[in-house]
Amino acid sequence: MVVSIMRSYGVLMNPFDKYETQNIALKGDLSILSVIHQPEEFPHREPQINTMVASLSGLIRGFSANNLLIYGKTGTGKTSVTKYVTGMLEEKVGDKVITCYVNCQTYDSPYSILVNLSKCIPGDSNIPPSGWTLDRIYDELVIKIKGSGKILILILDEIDKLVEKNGGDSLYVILKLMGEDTGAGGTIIGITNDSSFYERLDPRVKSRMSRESVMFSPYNAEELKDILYPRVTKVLNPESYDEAAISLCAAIGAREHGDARKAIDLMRISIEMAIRESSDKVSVSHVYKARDTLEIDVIRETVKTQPTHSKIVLLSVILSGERHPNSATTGEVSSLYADLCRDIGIQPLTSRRVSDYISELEDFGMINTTVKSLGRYGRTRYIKITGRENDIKRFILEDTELEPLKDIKGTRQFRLDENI
DNA sequence: ACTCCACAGGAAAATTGGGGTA
DNA sequence: TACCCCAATTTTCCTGTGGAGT
Repeated sequence: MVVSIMRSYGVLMNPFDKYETQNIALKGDLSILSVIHQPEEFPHREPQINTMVASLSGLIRGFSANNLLIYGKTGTGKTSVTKYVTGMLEEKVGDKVITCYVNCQTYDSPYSILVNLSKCIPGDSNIPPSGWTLDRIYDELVIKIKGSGKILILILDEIDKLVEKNGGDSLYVILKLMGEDTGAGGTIIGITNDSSFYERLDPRVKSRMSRESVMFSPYNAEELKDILYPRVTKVLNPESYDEAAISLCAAIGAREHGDARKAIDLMRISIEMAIRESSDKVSVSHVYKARDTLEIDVIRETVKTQPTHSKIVLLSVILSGERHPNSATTGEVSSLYADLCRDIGIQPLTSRRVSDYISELEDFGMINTTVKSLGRYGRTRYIKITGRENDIKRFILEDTELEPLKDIKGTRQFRLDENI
């Protein structure tokens, strides 16, 4: 790089010059390339938008609309498009419509959803975060909704989480509230990435949830490029990026089940990377580096948000793996976990719970497990960390509660050994 | 063919903790 | 303050199971 500058100017330069001359000039705010950014256009999503608009069109004439189910993998634009469509509807009909967006991963009990719903409706909202009976909140809400005289649209993002949790009871309560028989009325837009969601519903819930659905198919690499280009050109001048970098972001996003979010994040981090390195343009190598940091960020976030016990279980998996590569079993992890808990003076959970934590960690993609039968020696899960164990360990030990464990090694003698 | 290990994982009971009411 | 209600979490109890050893 420096060599090329020397060539072009024909002089030896001050080493600081490169920081002065080569920064990529940002045309626009980099947040255009972030998840928070709500775009005004949705390439390759016209059919979905049209279906949704048609489905909700009754509302502009004052009729109620059917409930709507939206399917699609992460990063296929479900949430953005839904917010866009409801936003447009609000623009059209003014404050006759209230939209309430609830992410069911965060708010997964009927209680918390109802509380959120209540907050969306204008008027006093003095429902405490817990304590009231569901019936009481329910009645209060019905009165509130009726009183407001508005049409309610409830967007339930990751609606499948409601069903997993308690067999659809939460969903039933909400459907009942939004149903016409209470007089409250309203439309529910459910968003899910689980294509079998509808099939798994309880019959009484099924009957209330109409079958009207919109599919968001994964983006392919070409489509992702069409999504990236308008955003990138708002941020960068043409001379500040390699076309190949965009193609690579699109390709990686496409490989990750057509994930636009991933592609966009990747592009943003690549740009940040290039700026930090004071390169003159964003290139493929920045994208590769960005992919790496992105991966680590995801891991850090996942680890950080785990409850303490889950972190200790994860640490036990890593330490077991260090002792016996490829052969950490549930039993081994459990007793190691119990030891670690005692080391730092907290009451260990039962192995049944640890077993559940192991399953949860697998869902998070932190570990892989395979059930194996060893005949006479029982049946157990073999547990393996999916990779980057050193990073994971580091993130686990960032928890101040677990600091006393920072020097622990897999080779340490554990009480487990005494029983063998 | 039968036993029996070391769990998996479902169901139900028990505990915990926020909040209300008398 | 004592006690009740409720939801969420955890424990307890349980049945099921693939295959090495006998």
